[in-house]
Parts: sequence; structure tokens; C-alpha cells
Amino acid sequence: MYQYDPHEIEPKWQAIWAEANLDAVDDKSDKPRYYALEMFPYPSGDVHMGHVRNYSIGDVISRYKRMQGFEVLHPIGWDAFGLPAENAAIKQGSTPATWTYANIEKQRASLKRMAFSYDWSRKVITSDVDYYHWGQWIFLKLWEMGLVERRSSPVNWCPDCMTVLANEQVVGDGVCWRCKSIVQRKELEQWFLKITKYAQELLDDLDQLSGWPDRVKQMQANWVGRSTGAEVDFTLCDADGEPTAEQITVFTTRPDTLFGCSFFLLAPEHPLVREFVSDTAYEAEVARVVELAASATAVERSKGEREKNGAFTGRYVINPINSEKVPIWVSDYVMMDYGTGAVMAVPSGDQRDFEFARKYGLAIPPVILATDDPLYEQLKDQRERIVGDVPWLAAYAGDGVMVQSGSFTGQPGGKDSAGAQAVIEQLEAAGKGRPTVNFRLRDWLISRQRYWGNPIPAIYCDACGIVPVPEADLPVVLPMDVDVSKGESLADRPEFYEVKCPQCGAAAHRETDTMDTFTCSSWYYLRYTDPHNDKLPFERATADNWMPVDQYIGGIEHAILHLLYSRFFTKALRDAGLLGFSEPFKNLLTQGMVKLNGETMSKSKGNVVAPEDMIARYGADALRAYILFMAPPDKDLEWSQEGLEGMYRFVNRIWRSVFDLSGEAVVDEEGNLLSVYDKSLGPDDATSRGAELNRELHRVIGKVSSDIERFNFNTAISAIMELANTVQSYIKLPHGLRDDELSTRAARTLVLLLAPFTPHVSDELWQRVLGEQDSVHLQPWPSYDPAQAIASTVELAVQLNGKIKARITVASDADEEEVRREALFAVAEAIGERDVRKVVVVPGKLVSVVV
RNA sequence: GGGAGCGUGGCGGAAUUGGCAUACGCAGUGGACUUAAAAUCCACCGCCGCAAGGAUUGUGGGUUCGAGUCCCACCGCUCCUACCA
Repeated sequence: MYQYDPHEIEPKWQAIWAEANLDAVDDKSDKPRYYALEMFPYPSGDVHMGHVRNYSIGDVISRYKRMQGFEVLHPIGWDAFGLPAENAAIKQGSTPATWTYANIEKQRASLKRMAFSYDWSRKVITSDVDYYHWGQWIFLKLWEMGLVERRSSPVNWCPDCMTVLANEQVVGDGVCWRCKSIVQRKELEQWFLKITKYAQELLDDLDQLSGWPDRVKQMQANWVGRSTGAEVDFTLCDADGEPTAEQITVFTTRPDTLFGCSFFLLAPEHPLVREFVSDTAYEAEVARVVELAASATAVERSKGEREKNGAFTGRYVINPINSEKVPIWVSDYVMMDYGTGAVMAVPSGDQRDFEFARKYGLAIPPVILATDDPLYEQLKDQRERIVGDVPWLAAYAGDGVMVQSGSFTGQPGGKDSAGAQAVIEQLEAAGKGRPTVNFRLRDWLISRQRYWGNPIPAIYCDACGIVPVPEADLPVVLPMDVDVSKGESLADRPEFYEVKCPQCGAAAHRETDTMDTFTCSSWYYLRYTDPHNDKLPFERATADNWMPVDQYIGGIEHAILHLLYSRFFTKALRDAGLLGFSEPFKNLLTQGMVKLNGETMSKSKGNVVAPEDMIARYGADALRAYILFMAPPDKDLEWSQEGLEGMYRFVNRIWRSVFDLSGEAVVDEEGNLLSVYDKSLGPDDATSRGAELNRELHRVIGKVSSDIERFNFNTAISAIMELANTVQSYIKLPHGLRDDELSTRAARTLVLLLAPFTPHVSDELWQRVLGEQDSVHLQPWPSYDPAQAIASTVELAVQLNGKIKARITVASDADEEEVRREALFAVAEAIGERDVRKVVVVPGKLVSVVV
């Protein structure tokens, strides 16, 4: 025998598999289909441990499904556009394309070295023109459908990235998701995708996603943020306090509190603010508050508690429910981009309004009272307002009874309460309000003022306005040689932006903004199904055939951004008639992070364990198995070098055991015998150890199968280790005492079960040692007989009043009566004179006796 | 402020529907082999106790013949989200 040497066998088998095209996918296969997908990498440098974990999970699933007889689509590609490439290019004086494609080559080599079973002919790179061409095509399709809009809006601007950001890309305390700079608010004209049209469906369809973690669904639901309530129209008064024909509408989730509205608020950015105060005595103070809001947001945002600032505008509105005149204030805690940018303030029912009222001395009349409130007895029948200020320390936002609320007094109040309903009905009858649903979700801002992205296919013509690039003129090719390191951008390339208007032929100007990279990653999973199509992004029949993805695997950090956008794209493309389904990812597995000493590995912290180094020491097989063994896939994993060494030892042990089982004595390099036979063992030991091994084989096949199905790779591997331990005990038998059929079956089973985890050593043992002709990876997954997995006798614990007092051994098919008798006999002494009140027999587990 | 999740040996973790807590591995201890070391093999290895035995899954209660698992309260940690009206 020769020594296990991963560096010899791993490259060898990779070459053989590539030659045999083992991982190619057959579109025409009549096998059942399975689509396993891992989130494609961003080519930011070398492959890291997070990738190794992500792709090892996907690879085990893919290989397992293939052995189970599925035709498995298991593709890979690169999410190649984006800002890091520009930043790196600036640093290195290179171009984003050079940097990106060099990294892709590096990563590709690493992924191949890990033996992930991708069909490489389906590789998709988003910065390749034959991919982004179809991204532009889809953009035009969405435009046709009315889902694209260019409009002016307050947007998030990252001063370091020099570009706008989507709402989803502003994270934490208002910082850029990528560079962590503080994001500024700017009013700019930008391109939007109208994802809000799908808000309700994006929410509703979460119910279909039974294969998604609840956590992710919850996060998406929160992000879409549906709240039910009403719009209420307040009549605006002119500068003299007289009612006008104009109205200002607010959104509220608590119409039942409308009688408690003692002031009215506008967001600082609200267009009416300037109009109200210009050339009035209020102008200076209001301007101060508006400026404070604009400049202080960044600083204030990082503090948890924010001081509320406001100023009176000098104007009033009329409350439609009681015709009361209330003052309009401007305040920085009102957001322009949620609801209508105007708020009816009810300080007794909303903590923010409460604090604001206290600060500025505004009235806080109680309108909803809990029945145990001291005020309740006094006010329960009170229609007119007699209490103008509550004695409370905080607002009361819970359920209660409406008081001081005219004819509504006495009705139940609270969110979605009967009282709220009644108020809405009265407002509606008066034409002053209506029930409404409000979403937190904003439209998706997709334009970026950056070079390295997919060009937006639009042209500005002085005569025709904004004109889409005709489909026949696609693709709009991104010049690859723009030198961002010298500050160059698309706006410096006349040959790019100087065009003729497609409609009137006049000189026009091409859009030089590019699309958010998340547009590229919102449909790549569809392209994999039909990667070489040069007529369409994908053929509908082909996509429908493979989709939806059976198992998607990736990091939790994409729980909102990428997954929400992809769901939106799928629904929009469905409505365009391009797809026949509504949800792209049937099952989702969010894998945990790989950490070192409790911290995320990162280059800046200098605590990165490089996969390449680990492969160089222990080989890809040990690394793959280790990273799956150390923790369940969805939990964070603490890196341990000793753990990896342990896995390497395990692979070595398998290697020796299979040699021994196949009849070859195991020797080391110097010819010393490593096989240790126990010469004291006789035929009886051979029988009992043989029976045990047979039982274990059946049990472990069943266990590993169900564990892989449930993604419990860690316990699947520990079950294989248990089998290996049983084998270890069996091969203590000298060869003459062994059962050849059993030995061979054990060896084959070990290798087959390990094939998805450790593909190289498995094929080496399968073909070279066990002498099989075809690759282990083309074998059917082993089957088992549950009946043979059970021992003939079983040990039961006997509990007396909940404490284990004895153990009995009975035949595993013994009937309950017999077990009961045995158990009572075993604890007879402990029972003594006491009466047996109850006996519970749990077959195969224990007997519980109560006295 | 709102939402979600998690607490089990020295460590990573296991216990699938309520049924013998600590599987499997790491680390550790002892032994065999060796001139020696490494590798390998064998054995031990949660806590208190010399032992018999006892207590034990963050803490306290509850349901149950039986609770790591279910229910209530509390403590601690993590993640998401946030002036969302």
C-alpha cells in the first residue's frame, strides 16, 4: 500500500473528472431535476473561508442529489461589476476590468482546487457583454411595463463613493453599506425601479416560502413594512387663519385618537414649509430648524435618543373630526419620505408627540384611556374636552376606551379597533378621509454615478425627452479601458455619450449613469438555465423547466437586499410573460460566518486563514469535511486548526481501514506493519463484531441520508465516524476470521457515504483500491434495510418515580406485557411494600414505574 | 422603542415527535509500540464525593409517569430594524 497523499491524488482526480466532463449538465435528461445554487462570489480577491463553507454545503447537496438519481444543475459565476473594482483600480493605477478578470481567474483556480462540481461551461460573469446585454434588455422590458421611472427625489448620497445609494444600501446609523461613510441626503433626479408596485405581493408570497428561515421572512416582512390606517384630510387655513380650499393629508394608524390632535407637523423638507413662512416673523426660527435637521441628521443618527426640534410656522389647519383649529409646526422627527410628510400629532397617544408637546408647551389632552387609569372614572362619559393636559410621564399607546371624543366617546380605542373603524367611516362619509395601507418599502433607486457597471440604455434628446435605446441597438457596450485611476469616467468619453436620438435623429446625449450591481444579481440564476442564448436572456421553457431553485445557499447578509430584489425581478418578469412562476428560490439556507477567536475574519484585522494554505497542508478533502463538521451550517463557525488536523487524521484512518478491509495489510513508508490485529479474538468475536458491523452499516446509511436531507452535515459526518469506529473494531480481526462479503460491503459503503464530502479520496479508494470501473460519483446512493439496523436485544432503563433504578435487556420484539413483567421484577426490591400505581412502557426506550 | 433568535462539559457541538443528557470531534491523562520522537493502537476523560451515592442543560416556578425539549417570569448574550406617525 502507499501513503495517503492528498497532493498527489487531488490534482490527479480533478484532471480525470475534467477530462470525462463528469459535472456537465444534460438539459435533455429525463431524470428528475434538481437546481442547487450558491450565491455567486464577488471577485474581490482570493477565495476566503466563507466561500469554502458556502460552496462546500452546496457541493455536498449537489453530489448527494446526483447520486440519488437527479439531474443536478449546479452552476457558478461572478458578480463582477461594482465599486470595489474601481477603488482597487484607482489604488493600483489599473482598470477595473483588469483587476476584476485577474481576480476571477484566481478564484476560479481555487474553486477548481476545492473540486466543487460545477458545470463550468455555464459560467456567467456579469461584466461580460453577453450577460449585461440582457440586463439592459430586461431594463427596457421593465420600462415598457411602466416599472422604470426617472424622477427627482431626496436620495441617499455617499460622498466617498460619489454616488447615490438605494435605501437598502444605507445601513446601521445611516452609513454606506460598502464604505461606511455617513450618507447625506440630496435632492436629485434619478432612475427608479417601481418595486413598491409589488409590495403587497412581496409580503403575501412569503407565506409560500415554507423552505425559508422564519428569520429571513420576518426581516423581509419588516422591510416591506405594511401598516393599515387611514388618510385624513386637514383643511389648510390662510395666513389670517381663515379656511382655504386647500387640504393637507396625513397618514395615521390611529384614527381613533383624532380628537387628541393638538398640533400638526410637517417634515423640514416639506415644500409647503417654505411657502408658509417666507417673509413672516416665523421664517428665521423655522429656517434654523430646517437647517439643523439637514446638517445634524448624521451626528444625531448615531445617538440613540434624538432631541426633537421644532418651530411654529404661523399657520393652522382644521381637524375634520371636530373642526378644531390646530397649529402647524415643523419638526425634524417627521420624515418626508414616509406617509405624506405630514403628521397629525396626538401627544397623549404617541411618545414622540408627547416629548415634543412637553418641550414646546403644547396641550396633551387624553383621548384613549385604559380602564384602570385614574382618569377613567372621571372621563368615561365625557364628550367635550375638559381635561387639556394629562398628568402622565409618557404617552399611552395601548388599547383603551375613547374619551373626550364627541359622539365616539365610550367606544373601544386602539390600533385597528372598532373606534378607529367608526372614525374612518364618518370621515369617509364626509369626504375627509379613507382607509389606507401604507408601506415602508421605497422604490428602488438603481442609477449610480459610476463607471464600472451596466450602462443604463437611455438617451436624452432635447426634442424627444428621455428615449429608451431601441432593442436592436443593444447592447450599449461599456468601454473596458476607462482609466478611473486618472479620474476618468463615462462622461469623459464623447464616443460613448454622443449619439443620435433614436426617434428624431438629432444629436443627443447617452445616459452615463450605470445600474446598481444588484440589478445584475437579480436574475443571474435564470441565465444559468440558458447561459448561451444570444436571442433572449433565457428561453422561457428552459427557465421554467429548471426553476425555481430547489436549494439556494448564501449568507444572511443578503436577507433583505439581494433576495428581495430577486423576488421582485421574478414577479416582474412573470408579468412580462417571460416566466411561469412567482418565486425564484424554493428553499433557502443561510449559512453562518467563519470566525477566528470570535471575530469575523477580515484582511483589515489581519486574522484571515487562507483556504489555499490549508489545502497545501491538509488537502481539499479534509478542509471540505472539516468545515461541514465543526458546526451546523446556519450557525457561526469558530475556526480551529486542531479540528482540521483531526479531520485530516480521520481521512487517513478511512484510507487505512479501506485498505485493510480490502485485504491488504497496512504498512507505513518503511514497511512497518500498521494493521494491528488482536490475536486473542476468536470465531465468536468474529460473529458478534460482524453482526454489529452489519447493523451499523444499515443504521448509518439511513442516518447519513436523512441528515444530508436536513442539512445536518455535522451529524452526518459524525455518523460516518461512528461507522469508521465500528470498522476499526472489526479490522482487529485477523483476515482469516473476517467475512469477505461484509468487509467489501463495509469498504464500499464507507467510500460511497464519504463521496459527497471528500470526493478525491473517495474516488481513489473506489477505483484504485476497490477496483471499480466507474467513478464513485456516478454510483447510486447506497440503500439500507431499516429492519437490519435494529439489534436483536435492547437495553431499557427502568424508572421508579422518575429516577432510573435498573436496566433490563429484552428482545427488541418483546411485547409490552413481557417488558412490564421484566421491569417490575428488576425493581421489585426497590418497590418493596408500596403499591404500583402506573407503568408506562416506551418501546425501545424505557419503562416508567410509579408507586 | 419594535422584531427575531440563542443560553448544554475545558472547547466545537449531539439529543429528529417530551423518553437512558453530554453522541462525534478537539484538547487532556495513562498505557502499548519505539533507543527516542512523531505517527499509530488500546484505555480513561462533565461536576461534587475515597466510596456508596448525589446534584446537574442560564435562574426561579409550572404542566407531565417523565422536561435540554412545552408553558410563565426573570437574568444574560447575539442579530435585524428604527424618530415609520
